[in-house]
This record gives sequence, structure tokens and C-alpha cells, in this order.
Amino acid sequence: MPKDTFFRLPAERRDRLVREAIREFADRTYAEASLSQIARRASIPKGSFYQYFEDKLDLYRWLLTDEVPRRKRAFLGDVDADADFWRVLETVVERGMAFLVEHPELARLAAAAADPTAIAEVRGLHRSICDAGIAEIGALLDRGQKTGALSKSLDLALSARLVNAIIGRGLTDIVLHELGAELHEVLASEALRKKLGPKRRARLAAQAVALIRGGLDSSAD
Amino acid sequence: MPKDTFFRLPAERRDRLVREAIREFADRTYAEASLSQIARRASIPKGSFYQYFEDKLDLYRWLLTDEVPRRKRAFLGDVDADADFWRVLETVVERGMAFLVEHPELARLAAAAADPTAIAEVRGLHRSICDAGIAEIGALLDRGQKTGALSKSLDLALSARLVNAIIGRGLTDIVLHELGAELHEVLASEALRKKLGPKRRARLAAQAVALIRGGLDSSAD
DNA sequence: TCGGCATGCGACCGCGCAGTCATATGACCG
DNA sequence: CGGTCATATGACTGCGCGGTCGCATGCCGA
Repeated sequence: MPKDTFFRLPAERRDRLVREAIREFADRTYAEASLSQIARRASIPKGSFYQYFEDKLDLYRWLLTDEVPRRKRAFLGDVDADADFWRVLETVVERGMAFLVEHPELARLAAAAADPTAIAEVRGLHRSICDAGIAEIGALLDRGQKTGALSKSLDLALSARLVNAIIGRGLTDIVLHELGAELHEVLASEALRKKLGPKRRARLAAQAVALIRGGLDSSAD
Repeated sequence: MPKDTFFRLPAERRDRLVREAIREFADRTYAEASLSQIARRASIPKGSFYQYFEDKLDLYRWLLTDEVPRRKRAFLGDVDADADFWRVLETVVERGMAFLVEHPELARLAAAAADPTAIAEVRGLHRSICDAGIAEIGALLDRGQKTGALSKSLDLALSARLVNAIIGRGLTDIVLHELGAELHEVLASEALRKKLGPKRRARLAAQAVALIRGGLDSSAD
């Protein structure tokens, strides 16, 4: 946890630090990310940084477990759990894509956090975030099964993980391919981000959900 | 490309270098991976290393574009393109999982190569490898559509990317969850790898393909 | 025997890093 | 005013890195 001093900081100074920290941890792996660089960019002497956080990991942990989830919740809001299951899933997927274009720096931070070669604690952080996401999908599928939208014979744990792969990695891949760019570039170019407006997102979400729903088999014809 | 000297090296010395290079690039990001460490472990002076390769990137590029694909092809062999589409897909998925447990160091190397924060050329290497994989899946789906196994209305490009996400990230995630371990640990423990024998792999592959085939909708009941 | 050439080798350079520490500053209190 | 306490600061330490360089070694043909 940050030290008390951090929370007593003038908002402007604190924000500068947080902004540059997100930028650095989005641009590089945890191990490669440089405190010196963050401090330099935020115009905060390195000595001062250590008044605010124990060390690099302390800052990273706070970002991933506190600050980013706060911002994500603020963006995503709540999902209407009572709506039709497939409608809800489409919305979730569309909102996920919206997050990608509206907060590319956070999306990139999350992507960088997936580094499988990171030290144990960082992998643990990432895993617990992923598991929370999978649990949410699992809960959604569970409701879907109870309301009869989903086949009764589904293995929910397995399905949740596959759906997670689809709407996580799969859709990111598709979005980036649609835009013909890397996450990297999407972050840098507002023009690129504007190309993925609500209508296009809705279309992609509908296509993806249709595939999840009906599969690839020709019997669906 | 490696220098000629590298190919003239005594096999034992060359193998030691390659083995330790794979180990290092599997354990750390490209940027974090240390030539000094590779050289130390392989008992090859750093000065000698530069007789064999131009630099770190030269070694990495050769590993990813030459050595690893060679080993992968040797393991996977050819797919029987004439068999029933769904049978082929199941086989592909099962072989993919087998590769994970039989060559965890290469699987880990590939996972580490996915680092989205790497320098441009490394991202390019990874992307071209991924694109080749997606193209293969696309070709498979195309045959499936022509033989009538797949719905005619499918968007093949999109489907290929989603299927890729499922049988790549998704299945890896599921396998690791089944084993209750990280790729990291699977590499280290033969006992763990033995837990994912052919029968269990076949069962998982069948489940995954069933989901891809029929989707989650209850109308499949 | 000798000379030249491919190769082996490890000390060395300059760099940037995480983290520390001694000192400076300035607000508040009695 | 003097003293105390939270905070600010940047020079510094020790480290490992990628890459270089100059010298050592040993093989091969003349």
C-alpha cells in the first residue's frame, strides 16, 4: 500500500505521478518499467517517490488492484442483469470493446500485466484479476443456464474460460485487425480510435455473440 | 542470420548454446533476457558468442523463425486433410495440447514472445508467426465450408481469429487450470505433465470442439 | 619451420537501473 | 523565537547489462 504521505499529496502532483506510472507500466513489462523514468516524466525526484511508495512493486500493486479497477468500474457501470441473456452478453462484449478505444492506456496496462515471465507476485496479481473476470462470466453463464438460454449440458467452468478467451484475446485481436493496427498505435492515434465507433462495435459484438451462441456447424443454416 | 562460424561449431557446443538460449528466452521477455546469462550457462564466453551471432536480436530471430518452427513441425507432423472436418479439428487441438506438455519450453518461449511491449521487430516476428497460424486455421475452415461441414454464412476471417483464440489462449488456460499450475510449473514438473495424458487431452479437445461446433445455445439440446 | 587466418576468450566500457541517505526546507507549536 | 516533525531532494552505491577489443591459441598449407 502507498504510504500516508501519498494520499496527502496535492492532487496535481499525485495525478502526474499516477498518469506517468500508468504510461510507463503500459509501455513496458513490470520488470522493464523504470521508476527513474516515471519520476523524471512526472517531474518528481526519485527520493520523493520513496516517500509515497515502499518500492516499485508497491506502486504496481496499488495501480492494478485499486486504481485501475476503480477507473474500469467507473467506465463500465453496472450490467442490467435482468435483460435477455444474449442481449446482456452482447452489451458486455460491446462495452469491452468500447473500453479498448476509450481507455487504450488501461487496456495496454492490462495486456502488459499478462506477461507470463514476470515475477511470482506480479503473475499472482494478474491471475487474480483474470480469475475475477472468469468468475463474472461464469456467473453470467450460470444465470443464462437457469433462465433456459443456455444448454443444460454445458460444463460451465470450461465454457466460462472459452468465452473469456473469445471476448478477451479473440475480440482484441479482431478489433486490432479491423483497425489494421497494434494496441500501441491505437493508443497513439485518436483518428484510429474513432474508426471503431458504437455502430461498428455493435456489429462486431453481434457477430461474435452469434458465433458463441450457434457455433460454426452448418446445421445452424 | 547466424554467422557461418556458428554452423561450423561442434554440435555439442552449438546444442548447449541453443538449449540455454531457449531456456533464457522462455524464462524472460526478449528485453529482459540476458546474453550474459545464456553464455554463462552454456559455458561459452561472451566474446565467442559474438563470433556466432550479430547480436541478441540475431539469435532471437533465428530461434523464432528457424529453430522453433523446425522443432514444431517435427513434433506435429502433417495433418490428414482428407479426414472429416470436425475430426481434423479435434486432432489439431489435441496435438496442440500435446505440444504444450511435451515441449513446455517451446510453448513458454512462444508465450513470452507474445509480449506486446516488445520492440517493433520482435512484435513483428510474433505477429507473422500468429498470422501464419491464423491463416492455417482459415484454410482449414475454408475446406470445412467447402465440404459442407461449416455454415455457409460464416465470416471466415473473423471465425478463424475466434477459433484461434479458443484453441490458443483458451485451451492453454483450461489445460493449466485443469493441472492447477502455471506454464512455469508445468515446465518444471514431469509429474504434472504426465497428468495430461492422451486420454485426458482427447476428452478436452472433444469438449472444446463441441463448443466451437454447436455453440452455447439451448436449442442444441 | 613459419606465417596467416579462423576462432577463443575475458577484461573492459558506458549505461541505466532500484533503492538509500544525508541534508535542506518549511509549517506548526509553545 | 527555537524546536520538532513531515516532507523534499538529488548525489550516490552497487549491480548487471549489451557490446567491444586486443591478445591468445591452434590449425593448415608452403
